[in-house]
Amino acid sequence: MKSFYITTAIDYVNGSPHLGHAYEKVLTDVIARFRRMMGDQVHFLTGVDEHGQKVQQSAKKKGIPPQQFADEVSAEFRALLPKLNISNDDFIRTTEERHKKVVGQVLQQLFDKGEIYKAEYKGFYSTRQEQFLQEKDRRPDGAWPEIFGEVTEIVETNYFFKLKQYQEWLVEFLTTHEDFIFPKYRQKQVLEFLKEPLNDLCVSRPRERLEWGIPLPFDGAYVTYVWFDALLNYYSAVADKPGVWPAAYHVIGKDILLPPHAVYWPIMLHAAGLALPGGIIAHGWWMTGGSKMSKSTGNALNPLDLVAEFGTDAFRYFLIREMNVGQDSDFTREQFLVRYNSELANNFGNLVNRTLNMANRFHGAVVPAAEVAEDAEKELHALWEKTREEVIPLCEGFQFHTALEKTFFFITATNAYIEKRAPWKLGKSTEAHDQALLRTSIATMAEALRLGTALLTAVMPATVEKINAVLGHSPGGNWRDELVWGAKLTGTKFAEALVLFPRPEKPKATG
RNA sequence: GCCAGAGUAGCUCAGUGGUAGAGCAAAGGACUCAUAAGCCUUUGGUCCCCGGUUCAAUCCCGGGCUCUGGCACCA
Repeated sequence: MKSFYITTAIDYVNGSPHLGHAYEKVLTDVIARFRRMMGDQVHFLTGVDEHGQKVQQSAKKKGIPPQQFADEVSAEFRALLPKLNISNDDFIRTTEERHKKVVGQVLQQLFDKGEIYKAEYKGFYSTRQEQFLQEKDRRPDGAWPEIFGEVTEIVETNYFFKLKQYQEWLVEFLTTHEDFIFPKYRQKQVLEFLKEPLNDLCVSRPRERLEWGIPLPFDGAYVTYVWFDALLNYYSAVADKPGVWPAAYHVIGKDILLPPHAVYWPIMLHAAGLALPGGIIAHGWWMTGGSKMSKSTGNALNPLDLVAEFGTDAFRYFLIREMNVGQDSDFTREQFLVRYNSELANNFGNLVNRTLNMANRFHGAVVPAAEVAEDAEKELHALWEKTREEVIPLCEGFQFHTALEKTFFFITATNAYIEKRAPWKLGKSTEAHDQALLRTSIATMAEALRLGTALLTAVMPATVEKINAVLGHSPGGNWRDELVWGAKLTGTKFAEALVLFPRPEKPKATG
């Protein structure tokens, strides 16, 4: 069985989760569920980043220890997962012993190999903001903005990782691994970036400036800073699990692709003698009215509010259907309602309900066997074969939005098939051929519904489970077998009715 | 400034060197199993602009305009 290890980025616990966090979890979960269905041995990791200056500062502001602050915010992120029906196998916090231990080991190993050295760093430092400033922080006239207060040039001794010497190696690696970064054009962006010389990476902060971090094993006066802490979670979480590393994919937001995931991370792994991941998936952002959704703008659309109002699966469906992985998309309540009403409620939910109803009304709720295959049936069979052959490669290539579109095209065609056969008319006829057609049409619509539903499993797992329950169907362990048009439902007994996606109340005129 | 992506129907987006496509929205129709759902039909487009290559360009090439994103120690 093929091992498939997939991760999300770890979320920084300096703010509450918003739509962007939710999306990344859902996207990764859909990939994880899809790979499980394809038979892979999946290990799915997510977690939180709890160290760093901002956590330390926020904790101080609230007058509580940083660990307590991290505990509180982490709990929020963790609580999000079951609400989104995320099937992660593990959840890592960078303050856990298992993580700190591995970070220490890797740092020590690189230090022993001479990959990390001590040097002086000279720069402009803002005491008020407790940070070094960059040239780009200057105002056009060369002065430092007011918020930095007094700025002085100071010299600080720190530890540096020899990033620069691996630049050529990384270019070579990316050139020979064209599919390392998805979408592809991002890989070009990285290679473009690598045309400029790299600097070595500062990996430490003196303890008097930053207490809240993992101490350097070879110098207790320092803690390691950001990337050697955060990025290594992917490895530290599975370091003691043989056969899991390397990761198949890291799913991240496009904002942390360059340079951390596309430059620091491959070089860190290479220098430490660890295998590189199969790839990096950089997804886009949810926008609202043309601006990025963030803490400040995103509060109007709390993902959990939509989950509470419309259900987890409708929310997951929208995120996956609307977003082309890698690109940005707009999120508005109006768009959500359009997809919810027209696709989930009218097209799909209604098909479930009417199928159950017709089986009940015209055949005692028991699914008959199909008896004839005329053009109407043959066309639907052919469309199914086509749909299945298209959807699987699309999912393998992370084109889930198109996969859902194709799936819904098949569901629409099933609705059209029903109209063509009109069982409610056949039911009034006593002719033998009409009766055979009636039984065939019920069997056909039931089988089509079962198959279309099976294609939605990764995106709407709970809904699929509910539908299978009312169809009296227990899917076998092999998903590919479930996708074969056959007679799996013949003889099963349907439940009476099921309204999956109730239409929302009309908004009140006063708003 | 440099690099990358994008510009196609009212909206969101597919797409191919040879008569422009889907979904939603809009209009009409026949039906009634169903969540006033579904189905059928129709309306709707200088394919950003200007040149070039070609028998033929929305697609290829050049130039321009507009929008978006990236440009390192910031999590």
